[in-house]
Amino acid sequence: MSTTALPTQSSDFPAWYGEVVRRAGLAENSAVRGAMVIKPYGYAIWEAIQRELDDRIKATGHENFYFPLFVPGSVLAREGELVEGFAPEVAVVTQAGGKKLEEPLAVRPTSEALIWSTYARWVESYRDLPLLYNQWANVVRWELRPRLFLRTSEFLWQEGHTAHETEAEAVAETLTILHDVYADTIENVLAIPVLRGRKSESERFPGAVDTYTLEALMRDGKALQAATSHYLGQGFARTFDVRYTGRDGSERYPYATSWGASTRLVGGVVMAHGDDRGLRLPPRVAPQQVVIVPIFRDDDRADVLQTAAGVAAELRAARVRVRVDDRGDYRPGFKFNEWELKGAPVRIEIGSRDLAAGAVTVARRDSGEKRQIALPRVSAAVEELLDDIQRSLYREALHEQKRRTLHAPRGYEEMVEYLRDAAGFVEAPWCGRRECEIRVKEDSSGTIRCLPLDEEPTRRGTCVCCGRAAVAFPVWAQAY
RNA sequence: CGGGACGUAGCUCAGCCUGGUAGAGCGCUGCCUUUGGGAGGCAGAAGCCGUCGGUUCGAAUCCGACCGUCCCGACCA
Repeated sequence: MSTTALPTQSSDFPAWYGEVVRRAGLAENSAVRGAMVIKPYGYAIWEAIQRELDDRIKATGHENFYFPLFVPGSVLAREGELVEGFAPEVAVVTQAGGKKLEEPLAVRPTSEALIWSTYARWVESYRDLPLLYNQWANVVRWELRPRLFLRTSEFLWQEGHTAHETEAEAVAETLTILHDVYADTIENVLAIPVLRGRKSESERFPGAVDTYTLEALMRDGKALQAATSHYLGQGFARTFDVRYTGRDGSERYPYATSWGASTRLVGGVVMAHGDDRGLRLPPRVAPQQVVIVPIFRDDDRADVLQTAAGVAAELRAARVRVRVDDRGDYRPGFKFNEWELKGAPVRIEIGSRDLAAGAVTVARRDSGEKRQIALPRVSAAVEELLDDIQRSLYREALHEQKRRTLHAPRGYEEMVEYLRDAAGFVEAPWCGRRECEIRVKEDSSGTIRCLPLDEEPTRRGTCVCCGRAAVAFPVWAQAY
C-alpha cells in the first residue's frame, strides 16, 4: 500500500486508473503479457456482478451450460465472417501431448462456432426450440494494447447462445437481454446510466445481422461499450447446418442470438464513479458496504471494540456486508484513506467521544459527509444511507452524462473538436454512409457508438459530415 | 507491425557520461512508543545490475547481439 497521493483524474486519467486498480487491490499484470491477475477484492466485485447477471439470465428463462475452451480450427474456419473478424486475435495451440497436433486447436475468442456445430445435433424438431442457454467462461483475444479490465488478452464473461423458430422471437430475445438483463444490472446495480442502441454496420459483431449495445460515459469523457446483444439471423444455422422440421412439416433453419458481458464492467465501475481519492463503489457491488474503524487508547480499548462488535452484529443481522477493521498496527487516519481508496460506501468511526455520546460517527464515501448517529438508530440509518448512496451515484453519473452530451452541433468543426477533446457524447445527424463515419474518425478519433433505440423515426436533418439527407441520429464519442 | 524510451532490492528510481567495495525513498521483518485524517525511534533482511558475447588487470558502467517491458500509431468485449 502506497502512502502517497494518487494522480488526479484531471491531470492524467490513465495513470489515475492504473494506480487505483493496483492500489485498491483489484488486479495486477501477470507474467503473461496482456493477461491480468484478478485479486480478491477485484474478484469479489466481479462475483457480485456475476450473481446479479446470472439471477436475471435465469429469471428470463435461460439455463447455464459449459463448452470447451478449445475449438478445432476447421470448426472455427467454417464461419467466414467470424474467422475474418477475429483472425488477428485468435491464439492457436499447435502442440500437445508432446507432439504436433494433427489439427490445430483455437483457443475460443467466442463460442458461436463450437456451440452451433453442436446445436446441429440438438435441433431436429420445432419442439426442440427455443434453446435458451448461457455459459460463464474465459475467452482469449490477443491484445496488442492491453489495459487492466478494459482490454486484456484473456477475460471472463458470460455468453448466451439461443436458437428460435421465428425472427420476431429472436429479435425479441435480443432486446429482452439488452433491457431486462444488461441495462437493469448496469443501471440499478452498478449505478451506471447507459444509452441503449444499435451498432452501425462497421461496429457490428462479425456474422451478426444487428448488434445492440449499451454505451456508458466514463469520467474522462470516453464511451465504454458495457454489454452487447446480437441478433444473428439464420447465418450460423446455415453455416453449421442446423435444420429442423417445422410445424408444417417443412425443413427450416432456426434464428440465432448471442450476447455477452465481461469483466470489463469492473473497469467501468472504476471509471464511471471513481474520484481523486479512489474508488466509489455502489453499495450493491461493494465487497464491504460498511467498514467500522475503532479508535481507542489502552484504557477504552475493550469498550470501543465491544461496541464495534455489537454494531457489526446488528448490521449483519440486517444483511449488510460489514467489516470491523481492528488491525492494531495502523492508525485510524491510515485506515480512512485506505477504505476511501477501496471505495467502501460507508465508514463508521467509533471512539471515546462517540461512546460518551452513546453514538457512532458515520461517513459516506460518495459525498464525504460525516455525522453522528445515536446507537439505537444505527442499523436503520445505515440501511437508508446505503440506498441513498446507490441512488446518488446513479443520479450523479446521469447528470454527468447529460451535461456532457452535445445535441445538434452547429457544424462539423464543432463536432470534430468536441470529439477530439473527448468531451463526451455528440448526437448528430448522419447520412448512413461508411465514408462519413471514416472521415469523422480520421478527423477526431470519434466513432459512432450507437444509433439510439428511442430515436424518433420522424426526425429530419442533414448529415453533419456531407450534408446529404440524414437517415439516423447516432451518438458519437471516443471509445475504449 | 512502424516510431520512441527503458531494463539496477517487492515497488519507484539514482549510480553509467569520466570503468575500481551495490545505493536512496517507500514497502517488508523484529522491538519500543503511538492511535479522532496517510505517526515516530532503534535494529534488520533483502540484488545473477535483463541474457549472451566482446573490450579491459578489472564492467552495473564501454561495444555488439538477443530477450523483455512501457509509451505513441493501425485492431479490439
